[in-house]
Amino acid sequence: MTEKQEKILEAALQLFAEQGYAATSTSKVAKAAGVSEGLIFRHFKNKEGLLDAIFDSIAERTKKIFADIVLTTDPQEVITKILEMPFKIDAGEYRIWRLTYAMKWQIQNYSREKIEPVKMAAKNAFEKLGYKNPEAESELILMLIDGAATAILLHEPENKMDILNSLKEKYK
Amino acid sequence: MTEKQEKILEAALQLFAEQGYAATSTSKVAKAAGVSEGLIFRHFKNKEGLLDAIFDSIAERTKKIFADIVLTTDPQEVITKILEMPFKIDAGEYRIWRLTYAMKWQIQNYSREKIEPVKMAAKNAFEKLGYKNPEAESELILMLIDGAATAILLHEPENKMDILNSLKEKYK
DNA sequence: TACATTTGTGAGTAATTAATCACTTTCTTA
DNA sequence: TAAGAAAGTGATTAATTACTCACAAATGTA
Repeated sequence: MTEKQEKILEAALQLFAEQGYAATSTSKVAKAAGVSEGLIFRHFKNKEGLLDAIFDSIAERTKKIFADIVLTTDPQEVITKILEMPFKIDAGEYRIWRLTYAMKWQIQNYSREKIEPVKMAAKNAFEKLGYKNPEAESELILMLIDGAATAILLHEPENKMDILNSLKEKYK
Repeated sequence: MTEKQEKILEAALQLFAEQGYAATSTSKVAKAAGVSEGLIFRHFKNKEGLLDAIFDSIAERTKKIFADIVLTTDPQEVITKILEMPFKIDAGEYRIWRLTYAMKWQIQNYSREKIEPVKMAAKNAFEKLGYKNPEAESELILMLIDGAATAILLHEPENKMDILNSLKEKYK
């Protein structure tokens, strides 16, 4: 990964996150990165390749977080870890998550399949804890963290920790 | 509202919702609607005017739903009505809501200010019901219905009513 | 009927788009 | 140090973009 490649990715992330993928031209990206437009295509083949490269950069970190949840044995701990996820997003990763959330509405099933193991872990945990409808509960908790992540990414509420506590309260 | 105006709006809604606003050209809209491209600009001034016209068409219905919640006196009923909202979205309105939710990530504070009265109603209700932190609780319930609406719009879960029941369970 | 307004068209516009390509510069490694 | 590979440029491309405008058809209204 050369220095200019990183600059392109950085500029693309910034612009895609703030103006949207379709509304951002490769020429804008090149200008913002301070490189020639041709270089984008040399390194990333086309505009979509640029988007893919951006998403690749968080795939691994996300996998690790998911793996930790899936490998947790204590059911109550599984629920807690799932609930805490959106509240632990690093501020430095806001842009890439905003982009991910925005792209959800364009690319079908983009993030859905990746979170499936987490859903199964939740279902399992709810079963062990004796919840009446573990399937519905697991679907619900995914909705919940999705809504929480959306709120955090769009308008960072000041009372994040109060909200997390109210949330945890509902699961014990 | 002429027949062709309606066809334009219908085609624009369809395309905007499915491919995104920025990725949809006015020429595509015109072709899909079976009219000349010039007519779009005659009626809606520009591309943004077309988007505004689409959103105007749900503004009134949304206002009514919000008004009903705000004017409800029984606090438990307020909570119930808020929770039920996303589950009562008419399937015929999916496209326009998908578009609204997608645009949230492009237009700042778009839907946020409109739902503010609902948040106040929720806060009030939680206060009356003796919740510890009504402010956080009202923020949380908004996250919740946002996450629920997102799930419903993106991948219509089959067990919607089970989920709603699990949800209601957490608020009594 | 006559005339004004609205509705509609289609050919045009300048600007921008994603992508290519011939070319030069820099880096790697034998 | 020679040469091949990789990185980088900038001019160029055909297609598409949002939008305009002169004009024609339809509609209203006296």
